[in-house]
Amino acid sequence: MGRMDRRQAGTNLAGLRDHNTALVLRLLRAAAAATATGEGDESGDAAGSGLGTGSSRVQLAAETGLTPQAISKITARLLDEGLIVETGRAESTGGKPRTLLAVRPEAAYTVGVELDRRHSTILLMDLAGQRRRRESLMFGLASGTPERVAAGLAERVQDLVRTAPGGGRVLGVGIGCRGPLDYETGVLHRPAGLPGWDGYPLCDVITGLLDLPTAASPTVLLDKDTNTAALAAPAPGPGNTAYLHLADGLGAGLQLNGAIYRGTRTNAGEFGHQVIQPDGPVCTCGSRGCLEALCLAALAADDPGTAARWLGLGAANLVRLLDIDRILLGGHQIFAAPEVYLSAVAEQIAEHLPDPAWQEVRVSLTPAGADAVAVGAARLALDTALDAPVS
Amino acid sequence: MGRMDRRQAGTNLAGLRDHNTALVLRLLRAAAAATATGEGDESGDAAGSGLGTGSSRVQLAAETGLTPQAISKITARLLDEGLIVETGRAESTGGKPRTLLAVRPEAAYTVGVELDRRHSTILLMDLAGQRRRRESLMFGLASGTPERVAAGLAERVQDLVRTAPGGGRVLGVGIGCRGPLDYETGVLHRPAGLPGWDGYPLCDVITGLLDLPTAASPTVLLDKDTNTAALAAPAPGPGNTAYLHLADGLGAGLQLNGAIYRGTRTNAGEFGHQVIQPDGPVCTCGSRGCLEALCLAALAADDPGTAARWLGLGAANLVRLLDIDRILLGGHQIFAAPEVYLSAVAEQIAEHLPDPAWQEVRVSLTPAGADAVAVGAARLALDTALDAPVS
DNA sequence: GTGAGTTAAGCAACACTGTTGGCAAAGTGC
DNA sequence: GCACTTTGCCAACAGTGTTGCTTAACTCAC
Repeated sequence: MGRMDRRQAGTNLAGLRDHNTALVLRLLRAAAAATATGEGDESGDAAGSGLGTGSSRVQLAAETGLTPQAISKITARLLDEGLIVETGRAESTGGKPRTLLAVRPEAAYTVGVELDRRHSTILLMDLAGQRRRRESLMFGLASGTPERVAAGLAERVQDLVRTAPGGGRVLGVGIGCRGPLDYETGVLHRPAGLPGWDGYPLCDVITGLLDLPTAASPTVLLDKDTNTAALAAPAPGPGNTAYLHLADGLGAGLQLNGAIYRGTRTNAGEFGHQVIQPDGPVCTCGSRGCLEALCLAALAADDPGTAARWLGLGAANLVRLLDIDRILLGGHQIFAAPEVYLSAVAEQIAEHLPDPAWQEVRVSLTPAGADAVAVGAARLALDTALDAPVS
Repeated sequence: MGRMDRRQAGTNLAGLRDHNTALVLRLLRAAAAATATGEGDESGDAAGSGLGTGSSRVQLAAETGLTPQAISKITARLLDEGLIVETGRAESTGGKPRTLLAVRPEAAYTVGVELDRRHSTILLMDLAGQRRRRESLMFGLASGTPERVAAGLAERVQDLVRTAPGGGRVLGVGIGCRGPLDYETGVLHRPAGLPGWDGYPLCDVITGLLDLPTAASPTVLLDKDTNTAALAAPAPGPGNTAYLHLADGLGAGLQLNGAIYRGTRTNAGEFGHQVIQPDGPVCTCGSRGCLEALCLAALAADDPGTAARWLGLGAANLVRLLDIDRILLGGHQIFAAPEVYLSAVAEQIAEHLPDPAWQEVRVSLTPAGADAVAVGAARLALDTALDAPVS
């Protein structure tokens, strides 16, 4: 979509081209991600004569609704820029065999960052969406002044970028962090309740500190950790996903109609602060009986079963309100006892929906595991940078 | 946006033109709606020499980002088709005065229907979004077999269309109805728990029964009553709105990022069935302590104050989860004691948000009053029909 | 009054998009 | 070996918004 639907904007020929180009690239990236995770799409029958895997031009034409000739022009541009390559041929279907196209993973990279209190994660992702390198950083939001933390982070990003194989461009950096913060401006408010960060323009600062060899200024994006984590699992088609994160707190990332839903002030997803027992225990936020308070109280009493049931009840409320069809679980409390949470959430949903068979909900752990926030942050940067053309 | 972002579709020149044309028309329609409600936009200084109100070409160019010349071409097409007219001139700003353009209200109409149990409402809306005619129908979902109800409804639509002044085209019909139902296919499931309607393809049937004089087949749309009601109040700019409806039940219509959010199975908005007191009274849905059950119990005990506080608590949960900035209230229980609900909702939100000053939420009654469902249904049809070109 | 300056809107030529029609390449199948 | 199918590109084309220039219409200073 790109600039196509930003506000109420008219479009011209350049926008039209960018839209279609981004669309083709997105399809090829999705295919690469699918084959990497071993899912394999309809073109999986290509394992015959050709060596590579990928999508053919005709297939792209069918998927986009564009004419084969338009696809040829678009892919010719992408081949010229080096973003995609011809990887082989598919088996013939009665005529000339299809030439397979695939993304060239080394053509572009993004960096994903999970910026937590005292411990952060940073990783490099290639154009195909694969992790290339990963590091743990022993500092975070609470390790020093914003200036020092930002400088340290920029340095590590710089170092990581230098290791990128193939000399590909670095398109951007995504940073997942606790809220509240402002996604539009890249300004933090009081992440994790730390007042020292209030108003700190992290994105602008990082952009200024980065000195990348690759021409155009990279996209630096800041988003809530739960939002980036929701992006870590590529959506298998249309639908609506909620990522529920239970760690020191309880939050959610909502992927509605294919896009992260952030609300008016990037503050959507405060799933843990829905009051669910008006006379319940006092929460850190001041209210009584927040879902988060109930879960944490149960965990403090070493009773993950009860915490899981509360989480499940909250999930059921969420499904009824938003008609979600896919729930992902993450956060270290979840990973400590995955089965407990998975079954409790599924049970509660089945119990509270009037027609669970009709309104099916898949519940699973986030496939990205403990790195979900950083992986999703890298993917956010990748998606954002590629919706606009790569110049 | 139109077909621009429908699924993963590529676009061509025709799509580009339609996109921009629809955009211009939308801006002119919004201006008409704003002046009609007495708000008046920036071009309100046009009351001087010229007689009419509207937007100028240069203003449209600025708002769309298109060049003035492109706007001239687009408006020339719209003038040709009769959808817009030149209404006068604005005061000069130092040079040639701007020519004002406005939608021609009689150029097109839609019909909006609220289909309830035993009583329905039907109205005619013009291109400017104004109600032209309104009727109460003394039948509804529970009045007979689906076939008879559909036939009766089609007949009334037909009658109403004949009264449309100016010979404008009828672009479509919108029907607001209780869920569950399927917006995509226009099929009802069990509205208001009536099993006889399960699987009835209301949209297709109405489309077949209608014999409109105006060429192309009209759009017939079916949506949840709470969704159409949420559309009844035109959004004043970007933001996220929740319409809360308290009548025989409690539901919500969510307008997120400018569009109705329906969820995977058109079942989003079951706001009343969030469990908020796990040991509370049994709800009609089978769960205990649903918000709806709590509200209805309070109302049964003739205690609207308590019902309002429950509603407010639910609203606060909603704001925290979705970062809503505008809440509209409607439904006959609300209209019975508006002040009670308005103040209680505002209070509860202020009490449960950590920073109510930063996260401002406007709470008001739906301006469309008791006709909100039908008005929004007509607007849904209008918006849908005009996103695609009017041929 | 009168001429200079400013703003709005249209005409014509233009660059560029995806589309269409035709054709060469590269397979299958009888 | 030949007919057929399918892929993919070249060239011409229709039609979009853009650009450069001209005309219309009004304000303002003198």
